[in-house]
Amino acid sequence: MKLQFYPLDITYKIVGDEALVQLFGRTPDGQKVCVLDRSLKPYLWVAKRDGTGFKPSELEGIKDLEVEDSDKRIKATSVEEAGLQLLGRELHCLKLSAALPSDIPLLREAVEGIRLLCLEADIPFTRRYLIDKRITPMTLYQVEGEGVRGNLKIGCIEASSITPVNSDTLNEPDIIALDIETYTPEGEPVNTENPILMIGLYGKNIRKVITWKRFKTSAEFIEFAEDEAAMLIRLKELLDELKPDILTGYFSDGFDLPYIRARAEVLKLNLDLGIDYSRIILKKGAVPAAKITGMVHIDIFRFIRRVASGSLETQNLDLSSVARELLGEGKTEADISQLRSAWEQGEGIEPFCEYNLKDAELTFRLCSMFMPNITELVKLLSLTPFEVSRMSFSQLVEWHLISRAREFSQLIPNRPIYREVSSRMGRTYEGAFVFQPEPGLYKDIVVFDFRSLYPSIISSHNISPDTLRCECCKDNTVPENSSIWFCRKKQGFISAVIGDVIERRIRIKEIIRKSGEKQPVLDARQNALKLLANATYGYMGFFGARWYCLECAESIAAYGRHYIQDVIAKAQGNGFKVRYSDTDSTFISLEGKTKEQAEAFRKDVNNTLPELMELGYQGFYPRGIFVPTKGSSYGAKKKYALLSEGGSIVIKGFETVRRNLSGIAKEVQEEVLKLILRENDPEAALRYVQGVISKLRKKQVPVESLIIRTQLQKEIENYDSVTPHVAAAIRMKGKGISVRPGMLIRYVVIEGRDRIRDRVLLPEECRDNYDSDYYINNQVIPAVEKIFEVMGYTMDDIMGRPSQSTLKGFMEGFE
DNA sequence: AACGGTCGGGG
DNA sequence: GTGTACGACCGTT
Repeated sequence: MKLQFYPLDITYKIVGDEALVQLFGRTPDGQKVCVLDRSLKPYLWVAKRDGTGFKPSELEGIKDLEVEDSDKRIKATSVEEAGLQLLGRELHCLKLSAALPSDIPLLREAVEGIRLLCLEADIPFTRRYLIDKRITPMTLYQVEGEGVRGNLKIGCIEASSITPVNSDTLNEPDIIALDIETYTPEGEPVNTENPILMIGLYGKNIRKVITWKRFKTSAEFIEFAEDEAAMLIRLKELLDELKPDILTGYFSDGFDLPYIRARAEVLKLNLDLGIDYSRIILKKGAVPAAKITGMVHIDIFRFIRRVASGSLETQNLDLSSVARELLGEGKTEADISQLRSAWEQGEGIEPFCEYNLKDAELTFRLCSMFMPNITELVKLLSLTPFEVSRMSFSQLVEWHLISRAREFSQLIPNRPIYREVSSRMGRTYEGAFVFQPEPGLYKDIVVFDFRSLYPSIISSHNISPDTLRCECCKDNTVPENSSIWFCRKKQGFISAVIGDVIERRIRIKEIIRKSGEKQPVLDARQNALKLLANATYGYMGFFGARWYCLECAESIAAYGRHYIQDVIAKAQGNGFKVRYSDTDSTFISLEGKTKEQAEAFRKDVNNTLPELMELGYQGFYPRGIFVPTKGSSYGAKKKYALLSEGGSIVIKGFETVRRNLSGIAKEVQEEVLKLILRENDPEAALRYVQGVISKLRKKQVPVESLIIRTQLQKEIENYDSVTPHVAAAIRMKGKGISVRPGMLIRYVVIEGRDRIRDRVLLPEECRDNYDSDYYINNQVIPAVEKIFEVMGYTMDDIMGRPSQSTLKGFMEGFE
């Protein structure tokens, strides 16, 4: 028989004396299928330490190598010769195949026991299968084979061939999000004792909350079960019936799925959610993960934290904060700590059902939002969405390299041993160049930046562990270091792969640009490529990397400094004034020259650069301000504000986003920057601040603007000193509000002569007895002091005190 | 400052 | 499962 399917997940099991791979997937019309394949045999590579070929006697010795394992003897089932490269060295290799994946670590031990190099013995079998067989999950394959009984919930076919159909991708997988609420006593819920009270499910075809305390309701999304056990059985029925491609949750690796599994055990339920009738599998190790065979479980929190958190504003990655930022919508207002008493009283449960469903909905929407990115990474790495969605940047880069290694005849280097990791951790090198700005207000600033600086350097200069210190190009040394050089003749592995990534990304961006409209799938694709390209530099300097190469990382940074400093020198030589520069960007003020002249300068620079490198135009800013650092007159690095041509203010490094600054301080800082940059009116800014100070004194500022937010890091009892936010937490507890670590504590400082901690009130307790002087001196003034210093104003000027110095003629010179 | 330990997310 | 994290932030010395 024949069929077409998109593989989604993979496992293997031992049948007789061989490994049987099970590929789980779905057909284009949504039927679930399992495809069996027994054609891949586990293997590893052996080489002599000097890389030379094996003599006949040595070959015999390896063929006869046997390992005793409890009751059986293990030996290689076949031996083949091949020539491969390891980090630039040619090695004559032997491929030793074995019957079972678990034989491989044993063979490795034996091989290393006779002092031979052993490679690729630590590649998990299912990953090896996907990469070696070139089976890319989520893309379409044609299978030919025989229908067999597989003891599964779905049909099964033993494949004689699996061939790609085209590049058709499963772009809209069927996703269901799951969220549970538990009975939570003081502290944390304990899964052996506290029951699950409700389960929310949200997908295209399901919006449901199952719970087991009956109450009167007209809400159609609520379904009642007899008890907790019946609720879990109902969950299984629904998942069996709906068979989603993807099951998602928020921190479901660490909470929801382990909890469901534990409850099923306590209740002695056979909760066989897996397509092979297996239960939820908890993967042990440093990072626990929960797997349901045949159903792709994605803990979207983990993907967001590892891959997207860097580009998020919010520091907190709880569902509410992330959803608010990405979806513009927070959780349903409900104090979940009150669920327990509502449950006990059997009253007021419905709002918690709504809350539960909302959480599932937000999780569903987040997963849907990131699915294109996950899919693109799946296609680039040729691994399953389950695995890709749980990988850190360094793992993504590494598995991308692994998936392309054989194409370049490269052996995969072994993971570093502990001793090696320790020694790597101690090695540092010089990073990027940051130009110390002169504090001041400047006009007509043009910002240029290198497009993908580090990736383009890696590609242009052929920086790769296998091109380092070749015999042929000793003169091709890197900037500032005559002991490091890279080959000009032989293409390096990593530099080739990254060059490919850059070129593919350029092509995709070109297609998007030409289409003139939004292309979400192509955009996810170029984003995935950008992520891999940008993470490669960090990967080579990362102590745990297989392709670790500190000289590479060091050289990339050195070339980066070289190129940016070259731009700075040329700009100065051309009569521009360089105001600031950081890593890959340069801020120059026109100094009477025109934008066209700046553009001509940029073109000149580009004519001198290697092909893939490009100095881009980032923007023009009519005004910009650089402030001094605390306690010195030097300009602060990475802290400035710019006025864009459109009139918006771009703020970098200022406190406006810090949450432990009150709203009034943030507001004042932003407004002052606006008045100075947009209105070009520092005196108005001064008057504005003086007005706010006066309002604070007259208690005309609403309490809402005075709230200071600090996160409670641990249990109250565990703090040795009572800081203001701890004092506030104690007050909350005293009022019966449950307080737990991680909560954002909100408080206001009131008048008095005591220590601050004794003058803390909760926002709702405070009317107008707040401490004006505290807010003036500790919040508002520090937020704007440095900005005014640039304008030539002193503290006295801000406070409206008779002053020794006035405006220093700064503005006259500026205009 | 250097070091070592814990935490994150969930309820 | 042919393997497994990691960086930020805390408190202590």
